[in-house]
Amino acid sequence: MVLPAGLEPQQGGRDRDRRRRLRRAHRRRARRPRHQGEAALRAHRAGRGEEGLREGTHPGRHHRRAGPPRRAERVRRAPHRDLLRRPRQGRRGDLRGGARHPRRRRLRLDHGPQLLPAEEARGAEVPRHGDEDLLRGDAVALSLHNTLSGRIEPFEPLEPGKVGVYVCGVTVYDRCHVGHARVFVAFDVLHRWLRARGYQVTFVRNITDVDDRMIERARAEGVSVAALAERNIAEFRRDVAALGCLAPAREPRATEWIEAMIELIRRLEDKRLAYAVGGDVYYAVRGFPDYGKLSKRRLEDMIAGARVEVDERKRDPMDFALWKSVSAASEAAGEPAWPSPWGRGRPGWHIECSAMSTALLGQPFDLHCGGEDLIFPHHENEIAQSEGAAGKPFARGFLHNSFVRINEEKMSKSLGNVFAIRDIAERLPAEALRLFLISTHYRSPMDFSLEAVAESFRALVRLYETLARADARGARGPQAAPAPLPPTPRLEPLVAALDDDLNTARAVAVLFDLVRELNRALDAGDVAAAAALRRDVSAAAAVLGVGERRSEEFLDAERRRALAAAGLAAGEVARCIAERAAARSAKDWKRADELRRGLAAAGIVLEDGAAGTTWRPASWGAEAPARPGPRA
RNA sequence: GGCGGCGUGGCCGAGUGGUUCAGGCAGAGGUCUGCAAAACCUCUUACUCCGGUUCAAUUCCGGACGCCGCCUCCA
Repeated sequence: MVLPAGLEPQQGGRDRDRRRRLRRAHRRRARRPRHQGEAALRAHRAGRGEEGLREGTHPGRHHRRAGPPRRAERVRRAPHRDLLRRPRQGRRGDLRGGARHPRRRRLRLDHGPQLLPAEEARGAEVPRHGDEDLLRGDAVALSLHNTLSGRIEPFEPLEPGKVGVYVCGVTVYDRCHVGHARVFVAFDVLHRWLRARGYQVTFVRNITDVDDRMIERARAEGVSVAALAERNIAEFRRDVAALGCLAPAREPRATEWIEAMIELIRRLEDKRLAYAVGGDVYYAVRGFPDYGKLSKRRLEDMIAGARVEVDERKRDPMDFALWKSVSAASEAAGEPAWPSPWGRGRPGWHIECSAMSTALLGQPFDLHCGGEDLIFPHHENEIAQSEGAAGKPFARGFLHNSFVRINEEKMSKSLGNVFAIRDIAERLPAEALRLFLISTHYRSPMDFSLEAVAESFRALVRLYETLARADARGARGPQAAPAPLPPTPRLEPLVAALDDDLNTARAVAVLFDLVRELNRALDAGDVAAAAALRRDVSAAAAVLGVGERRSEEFLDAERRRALAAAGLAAGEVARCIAERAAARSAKDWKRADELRRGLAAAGIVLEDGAAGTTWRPASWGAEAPARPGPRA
């Protein structure tokens, strides 16, 4: 990375040296006797009266005391936290290193062949995030982890200022569960961030409305495949909307693109990459030398360890179906079928995404996204199909999110440990689920529990209460995030976090840093500062897709939920508050406290503010809702 | 067997070759308040283990142990 002259992070040379010397001195004093023998260690502990300390504790712990000043002392010396601090990672030179975590594995930006960040390469036509001051010294552009390379790479769209994104959506044979929610939310953050970054985004998320499972389920329920699809699509739409996901530009359904799929299969036949056996058509993986490049497997390894049933009619065990024949009898029994050059049948699963993504976004397009279980075989096969047919790359980058687990086990329908989004949303706002999902990086596995979502809910309440406070003081800000995001120094850490492979966990931390800052300004009565902070909080929250509802509306809804749970009417609470107000003005504290205690017993907490008394549920979401239990 | 990932404080979860510091939740003390609540301030200093590299390792390298995912429909 090349920095404009004069923009290198400045460090006073002499100052730095002094600090280094001090640090070394601290370090020496705090030196841990790492290689001391057991006897020496015991003697050391005995000398400090620490003989009875925990077994198996690393000796180093006990020597920390001699180390750098404890936090209390340090803070006294430097009481002001610096919100504008530049994340360490963004500093020049610090991009090196860190290969232990794959998330940190990145292209070295600070030397070697010059890799211009995409925006710099594009020049000024694309809105920058801010002036030189805002982003100086940082990795200027968005970087994303690409499964193809296995690395974090600077993102550069094929066409300046425009991005095409395709997300493998859902098969609508059942309601969506929390695992699906993670996909929706993870790539909705991508969608929002690309927009905030000033890109014109074409976001496509498909719906698979025909496949084996749908046929099975429809038969089991005694409904048509189409009816099953309609019902679950409606549910799906409710769920994604509740999760605060932006609407995609296109939402293609497999059944509406059969022609394109047939056309693609014909082209594969022409290239001898597909062969028909009876009414079925298979893809010949041996004909595609790059097969395995995404999942990084060799054909030989796969076959050696394969648990696949060998179909006699396949030329190679790894060949997969492009088109499946449907018999007249099955069709009569309700199995969907379309005419094709190979007879009546339906498309295989992988072909639909190849056909729809390239039809809507072109080939190649920018980003292809989905859950990590789609790496193989789904996305591998899509590559084989699209690249085999067109002889050019399929997609530039592949993004995959990690799983949601329950008790450290994958949440999946085959394991029967699935929580439907709707089950959660009936007990807590779906927005709390969203905050929960983005509080972990999208490529780390996360453990799901209702308690954890309830915890996120309390954090969400903190956000909304702060916004409500600000609004009440006339520091109201815009609800939606403007795109591109305005250049505000305070948002710089947020930009850095999201630019770093969508590090939402860090971004959430920045959001709550700002929340605290805003509360501080409100406490101090600094309306001007509060108004500015309110805007930043809104912008940060909106980029993450939380805090976008009107704060009072959100809090009212939760109050109503609490009242319903307690079996109280709003009028009763209001009457109590009025009676207590009278008692208070008469300085009848005994009566006032009595009334407060009465409401507290019902789970209602009163808050006496400057503008009168308000109430809130005693513990926003503190009681974890009853477990809905795994769905069968 | 092949490929990939993970192990951080009471819990969740970022991050890092030395620096003042993630953040949330929970708990404790304080400020404020008639009493509270909320908010703010402070505290509860952690990186699985064993080696190596280094002046310095939770961070880099090697190994061990434990856990998870994909290779079969799966987000």
